[in-house]
Formats: sequence, structure tokens, C-alpha cells
Amino acid sequence: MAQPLRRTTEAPQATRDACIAAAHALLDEVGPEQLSLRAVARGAGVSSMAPYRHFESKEALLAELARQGFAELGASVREGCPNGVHLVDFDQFRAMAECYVAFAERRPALYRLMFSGVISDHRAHEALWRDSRWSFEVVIAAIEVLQKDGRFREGRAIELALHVWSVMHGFVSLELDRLMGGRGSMVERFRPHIDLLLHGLCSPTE
Amino acid sequence: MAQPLRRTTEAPQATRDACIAAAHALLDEVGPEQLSLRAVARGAGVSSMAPYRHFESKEALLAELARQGFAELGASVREGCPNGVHLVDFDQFRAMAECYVAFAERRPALYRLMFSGVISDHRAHEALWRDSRWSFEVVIAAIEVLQKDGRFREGRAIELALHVWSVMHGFVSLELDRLMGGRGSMVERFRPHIDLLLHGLCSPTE
DNA sequence: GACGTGATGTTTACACTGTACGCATGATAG
DNA sequence: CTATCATGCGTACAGTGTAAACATCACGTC
Repeated sequence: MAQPLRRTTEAPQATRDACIAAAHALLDEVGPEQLSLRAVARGAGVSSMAPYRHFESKEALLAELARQGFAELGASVREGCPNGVHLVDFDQFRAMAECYVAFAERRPALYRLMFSGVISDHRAHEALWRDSRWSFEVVIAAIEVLQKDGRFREGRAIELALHVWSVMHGFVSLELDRLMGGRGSMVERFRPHIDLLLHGLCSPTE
Repeated sequence: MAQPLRRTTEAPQATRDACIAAAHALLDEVGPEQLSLRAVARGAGVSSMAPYRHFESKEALLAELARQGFAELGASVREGCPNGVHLVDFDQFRAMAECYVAFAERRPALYRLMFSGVISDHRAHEALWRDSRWSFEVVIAAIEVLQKDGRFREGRAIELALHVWSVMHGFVSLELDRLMGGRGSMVERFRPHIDLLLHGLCSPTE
């Protein structure tokens, strides 16, 4: 039989879900570096070896957490352009950048996990790689639109997108490493950087 | 006696130096996350506990590695303006940014250590914090000069410097995490980003 | 010289980690 | 009923960071 088997008495994958939930909680509590698989199992109320029935290794579980993070990040950025990327304008581009930073401010530990070396190679985890690109594609799409409108300078959209991503990710990383000073929320502190970024991206004539 | 005691038969701090050298070698080999203090001790040819006579903890040793990294980074960036920061011009600013990226390309594992969460709080390690600011100060100084020359837009130099740092650090981080594609050297790939960066920093009138 | 002192190194020990292996259980297919 | 198979558990092992006790040896003071 090719159909997948299911237990009827219990929610399928209940242990898997419990592990992920416990991992998220622990991640916010102790950070990506200090997260131990045994502690996750304890938090989920199962034995130390139970997670291995659902994840190939500790890194695989972390990769799944990171994947969910990229999915949430992609959704967050898309909230900046509620009418769809094809109708994006300057203000919505600004809002998208703010939503990126807002996600990092909301889930700092998860953000750090997504980009930390704890996951050695993103491309080794297919779903993670897919969702990370999905969260990035919307930036490329928005830039292409603003280029067609003559607002942004010409050139390969993906290069401009990498620049935007560099600014956002660099700012967030330095903030989370506490290498920047300043008071107030991260999003507020990021606004001046959006201005500089937009000025760099605009057509030289404008 | 207030004078520090020294052994005459052996180079002072020989074990400490051997630990640091072994740590650098291991760092380049296995990366910051996989670096174990016991392996460092083995590499230095001493017992597992010997490093504790010279470093308070594993993190303290890593902090010293990172400190050396920031010192090297600061020196590398300063090579971009050999005549001194007070005489910096556009091309030298460009060169400084390239030197930043070149350092990361030369010592990727060390760069990752400097900004990874393995060192929980940079400010907790005084020397590390001092040298990291030293490597950053030159960027601020260069920007102040270019502002006085009317090349860069007005505003608080430190904010522009944070923007520059965000672009450089963001780009390098994404590169080292292999989240960007592309061929050729990192420095070459970074050049278009310097153009975008400079365009954003220039006076709106220019 | 003798002697205490303090810096340095080693050995041992402990709690903890990731994970390989084998067994128990219970739902399902035949 | 029986065989199978997904799922969970207990045990075991190598490796980790580091605390504690002990050994060694250069040095300052007598």
C-alpha cells in the first residue's frame, strides 16, 4: 500500500509538533548556541531519543525551526505590500523594509538561528533553502516593479536586491550583537538607513 | 613585591601563545562552532586544563581570538588610506571598504567568530570591545572628512558610519553563509555595492 | 644554604551533550 | 491471528566544559 500510515488514537506527529514547540520556547529562552536537543526532549515531555524518530539530527530540527522562521519572515515582508508586489510604491517598499526589521525584533533568537553557523549549509536542507529564497524573492520582485516605473536605477534587479538585503541583514545583525548603541525600537532606528538605502537605489537623474 | 614574576628558563606565556596559535589553526580548520577547548589544548601540546591558567573560560579565549581579529580588521581597513584618514578621498574610501571585505575573505572563520553568538556579549570583554570600536572609528573619521569636503551629505557621522558598516557586514555575512550566488572573489562582487553605497551617501545636490 | 609563596601544569572527576543500538509497544495489513 | 512497521524508551559511548586537588619549580626573604 502506498498510502501513508496514520495512528488514529493520537494526533499524527504529535511528538514532532511538541518538539518543535518546545524548541521554539527554548530558543527564545537560551539562544541558538545554548539550545540542547535533550532539553528540547525534556520540554516536550518525551525521552532524549524520541526526537530522532522525527528528525535526522539536531541540525535537522534546527533547520526546520529556521525554515519556519524564513516562512514567517517572508510573510512579514509581504505584509508591507498588502495590494501585491506588482503594485508596490515607494512607501510600501519602505514598509517592507520595516517589516523585515520588525520580524527580527519580534524573534531575535530565531533570526540569529536562521543566519548563524549552527546550520552549516542552508542548501543541504531543501525545504530551508526553498523558503529562504521565497522570503527573498519578494524583494527582487518589488525592485523590478520600481525599476519599470523609472524610480530605481537600471541594472540587474537581483544585484540591487542583494544590496537591500545586505543593508537590512547587516543592520539587524549588528543590532542583535549589540554592536550599535541607541535607544528606542530597532524599527525606529532603522528608518534613517532606509532613506540612505533608497537614495542609493534611485535613478541618478532623480 | 609588586613586580610581575617571570620564569627565566622559558619564554613567558609560552603556553598561552601556543594555545592561541593552535586555536587560530583549528578555527580555520573546523569553524567557530566546532572549536573545542580540549582540541586546542591537544594542538598546543598541553593538558586539557592548562588553558585555564591563562584564560578564564573557553569564551575568554575565543574573545581574545576575536580581539586579534578586530585589530587585524582595523589595520586592514587603515591600509586603504595610507596617507592617513584626514586626507581621505573618494577612491580611498572605496579602497577602505574593499579592504574590509578582503579581510573577511582572507580569514572567513575568524570573521564569523568575531560576529557570531559564540561570544555572548562583546562588551563583557573589555579588550575585545575596545579593539572592535577601534576598527570602527576609522570609518567614522573618514566620513567626517568627506562630509567637511562637501562630498557626503550632512548629518551625524556615526549614523552614516553605521550604514556603511551595515552594508559591509551584511554583504560579508550573506556571502559567508553562502546565501549569495556568483563567481569570482568576494571583493570583486562587492564593488557594485560600493557604488550603490556611495551614491546613497553623497549629497543630494551632487 | 633553607623556606615559604605563588605561578603554572597535570590528574581526576562530574555533569552534560549528541547519537548509535537494541528492545517494547501497539496499530494496522494480510 | 500473525507479521510488519512506525514510534517511543533505556542503555551506552565518546566527547565537551570546567571544578578541585595535587605536583613542580622559579623566586624573594631569611
